[in-house]
Amino acid sequence: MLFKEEHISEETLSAEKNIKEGKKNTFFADVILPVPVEGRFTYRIPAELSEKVQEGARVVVNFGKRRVLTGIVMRVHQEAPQNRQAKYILELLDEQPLVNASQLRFWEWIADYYMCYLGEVMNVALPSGLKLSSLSKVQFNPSFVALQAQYQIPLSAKEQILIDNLVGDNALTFEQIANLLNVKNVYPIIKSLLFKEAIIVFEELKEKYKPKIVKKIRLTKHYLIDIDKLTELLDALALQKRNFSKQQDVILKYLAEIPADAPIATHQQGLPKSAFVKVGISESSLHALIKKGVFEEFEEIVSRFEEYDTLPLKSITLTDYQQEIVSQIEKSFQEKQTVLLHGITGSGKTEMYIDLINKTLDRGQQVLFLLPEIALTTQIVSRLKKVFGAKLGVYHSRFSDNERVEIWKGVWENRFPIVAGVRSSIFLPFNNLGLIIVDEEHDPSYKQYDPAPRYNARDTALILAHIHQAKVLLGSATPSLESYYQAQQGKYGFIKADKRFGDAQLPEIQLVNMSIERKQKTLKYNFSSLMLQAIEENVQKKEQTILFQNRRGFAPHLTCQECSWIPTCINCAVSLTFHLASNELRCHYCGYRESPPASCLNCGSTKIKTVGFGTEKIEDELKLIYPEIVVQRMDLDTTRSKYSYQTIIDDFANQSIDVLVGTQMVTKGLDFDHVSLVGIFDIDRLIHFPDFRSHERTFQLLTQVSGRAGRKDKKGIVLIQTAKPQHPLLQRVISHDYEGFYQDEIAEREKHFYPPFSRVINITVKADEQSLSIEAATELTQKLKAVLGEGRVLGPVPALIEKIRNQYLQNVMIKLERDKINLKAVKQLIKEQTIGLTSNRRYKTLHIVPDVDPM
DNA sequence: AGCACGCCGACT
DNA sequence: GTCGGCGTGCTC
Repeated sequence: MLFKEEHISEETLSAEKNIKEGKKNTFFADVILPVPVEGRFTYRIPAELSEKVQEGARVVVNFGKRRVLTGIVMRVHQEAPQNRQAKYILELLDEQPLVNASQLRFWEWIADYYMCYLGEVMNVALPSGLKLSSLSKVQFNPSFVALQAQYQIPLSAKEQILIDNLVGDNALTFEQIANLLNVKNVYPIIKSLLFKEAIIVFEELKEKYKPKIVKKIRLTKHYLIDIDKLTELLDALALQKRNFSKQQDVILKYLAEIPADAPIATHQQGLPKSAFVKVGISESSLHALIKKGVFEEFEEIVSRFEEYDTLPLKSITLTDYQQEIVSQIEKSFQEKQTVLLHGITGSGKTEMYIDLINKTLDRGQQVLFLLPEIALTTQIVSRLKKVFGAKLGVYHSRFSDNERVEIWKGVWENRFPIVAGVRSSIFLPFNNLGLIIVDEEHDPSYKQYDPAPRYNARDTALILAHIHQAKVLLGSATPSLESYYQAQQGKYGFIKADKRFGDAQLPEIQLVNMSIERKQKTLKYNFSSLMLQAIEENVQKKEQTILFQNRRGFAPHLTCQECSWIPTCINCAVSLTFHLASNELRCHYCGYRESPPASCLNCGSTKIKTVGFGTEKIEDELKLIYPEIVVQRMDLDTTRSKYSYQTIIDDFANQSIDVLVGTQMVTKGLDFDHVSLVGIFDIDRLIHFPDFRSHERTFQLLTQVSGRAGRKDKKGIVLIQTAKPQHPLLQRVISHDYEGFYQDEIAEREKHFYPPFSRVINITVKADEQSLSIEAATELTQKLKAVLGEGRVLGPVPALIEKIRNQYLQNVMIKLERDKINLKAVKQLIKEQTIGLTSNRRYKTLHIVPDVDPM
């Protein structure tokens, strides 16, 4: 059992009543299981558990013949399922619910809105440490020896090998057996041996979560009541020569940590064994004293997050301006559930958030602070830590399962009234949320793309807040078109903070005309002369530079100069990216790798060159041009290990790096005091990306990166290399004109009936063969047009990457009016049509994946 | 999604 | 003849 909170549901009460009245009732539980199957599954509650099973508790059940799964009880009732026998619940894992009633409502809403199964929601919502893993294991059947002697049952060679390996209580998992026998499918062998009664199959359940345990030692009672005895012992040890000096060391170390005159309570807390081992004392000398009855060993469950608890807390002071903004937000909250804060970079949004968080906590309510994935490892969290200390729980994908379970527990017990987390932290067991902050609300990482549920944490936060009657603050320097539109329509409150903290100036953004530089041949590799000059001057001034190129690797393609052949991925319809450091070609979609070819595989020519450039090439070229400059790259490839990201950031912050070259990673949540130049490459590709949001993305990205330049008194400079400096979007960027950009873009969206004017549902048809995917998608489109109306259905079109992991993808887009449309009914129609399609024999095997509000 | 069952080809 | 391929159907 994980949690102690008292919770008695009505069902439990009525069960107790029934028992008192001597009624015999059979109870059933509707259980959510982590499987992509429609509906809930009804299990019978064994009599001995009938009082204990509560809604929201985890149970272990059999599902199908083999499988053992962890499920969540949704409802307890007495309605026996009609046309089938309910299986029994095997085990109850929580005496108190793990998931509360508002969470279950929330899960149902998500499954409904995003067109997925409840089990899929359960899968993302629960940290996997809370799910049991079931392992089928195989054991030798001892009575087989007698059977074998009597009937001489024949065994195949493989069966014999397996039996030989099982003797002597050696249970094996199915996977181990597969490896041992070198077969893919172990079931036939298992089945045959089961039939011959040679083996027994059993399920081993494992609770994955393990509390962190520290082994400690403390004085035994004998010494505790009279600590002077310890000094006596020390003297006695001193008299005896031989090896007792080691034991003296132990006692001395103990007294150094906990002086003899320390309070008894301190002595009782003891010392971790590791404290002794650290100073070179061996375990054996410790054990000698344990044997003597001086110390005793004990274990203590500790938090994995203890380290922060001891830091002194800081408080913050708002400037008058920030104070003013905060009161505007509060005033707006009186009328609106949701408020959009358009705060330019450097306006001190974090301080304002902190103030609002404090006020919510003072009211005894919880706060959820959502951040995009990468921003979470950065300064903003350490600032929050300094203010909120042990009250702050951080929920991040780099955390281990065990750590996530501890956050979950902490939220449940309200030890963490404030949580800063990534999108999946909306699933933590809050019971009294007062405020949700969605920072950088425009960030696409709030949307989960794969697997289902394809939810958007920003949008679902509004639902979560509604359930808790809480407020939502959306914050961004570059709000999404959707949110800004809602604010304009008066659906959201709207506050603008356009003064930078300490009156710091906005950076000066300049466009570098690459067409001209190319004509005049003033380019050096991918660097314009202006860019190089700026970098050089900046380094001389001992200032730092960030270079942004939104593409990792060295070059996005290789190509043969003779025949234009391009190496492509064997599983996906993309070219392979060349990585110099590892000297290999890699697919960024499926992870496939191969060595770069020495010669063209098409014509045999050895004239192979790279096309395009990524962060690795920028880094490489810059080092060639200026060998004395310290350049560091920050992208997915250099930040794979747990701490590498932090290391790079620390190195940059303490100025041991001059130039940081990176992808999106350098644009988010980073604040450095000495960056006065930002250089941006290859932006034209982004502007012309075939997606209706490409302009919005580009504007947001450029504004975000630019915000990294200049602090306080220093005005920063941003250089953007482009072949089209006259592009209206870039003009809006250089004049820091979000309003203007919004007006341009919203007009486009209205003209083409894109969100926020319409609602989009994208349907991807996946098949193993191209022709099949096209055929099925075409048929689906026709069916949908018939029920939804011609104009609302577009496509099918091949996905941007037509083949990924050997699956061919076709997209059908559905555009719906915002009002006067029954969304539920539309989704029902879509479901019916997809079911109708897959009932056709030809299309049985293909996958049809709906994505509501795609990004 | 798993996993079982069942019906086909290519091997000891 | 059997092993093991994957198409089909079901899971309370």
